[in-house]
Amino acid sequence: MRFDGVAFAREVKDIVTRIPKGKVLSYGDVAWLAGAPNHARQVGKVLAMIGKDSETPCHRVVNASGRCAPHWPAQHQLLHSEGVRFLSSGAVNMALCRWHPEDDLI
DNA sequence: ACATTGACCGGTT
DNA sequence: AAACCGGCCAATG
Repeated sequence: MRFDGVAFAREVKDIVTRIPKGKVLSYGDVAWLAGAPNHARQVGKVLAMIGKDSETPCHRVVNASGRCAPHWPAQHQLLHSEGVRFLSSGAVNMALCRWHPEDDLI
């Protein structure tokens, strides 16, 4: 089955849009939720295409260690103003702020 | 068909 | 903490 970039991009957008304020997901998490494990890099590509000015809150996506996008330092401030907690290392406190979708059903 | 490039990930020095 | 490494995979030249 060939990779469908369009459907994938749609999934990614849907998922990212659902991330609650004050929570974050990693690229790998988004890929997994989109039904495409091991496609973290493609998630980054989609977000790059979307752009930070769109409806989609791309700033709620960081890498697995909680670091912000390399070329987008302002992401840190955006998240901080939403209440996301950071570690002294400057990375997001993933243990605290990682979004678990199933939590919203309870 | 082959090489390089990433908003990546996990593990090992 | 930081550098390094191998794995990953669509996109691009």
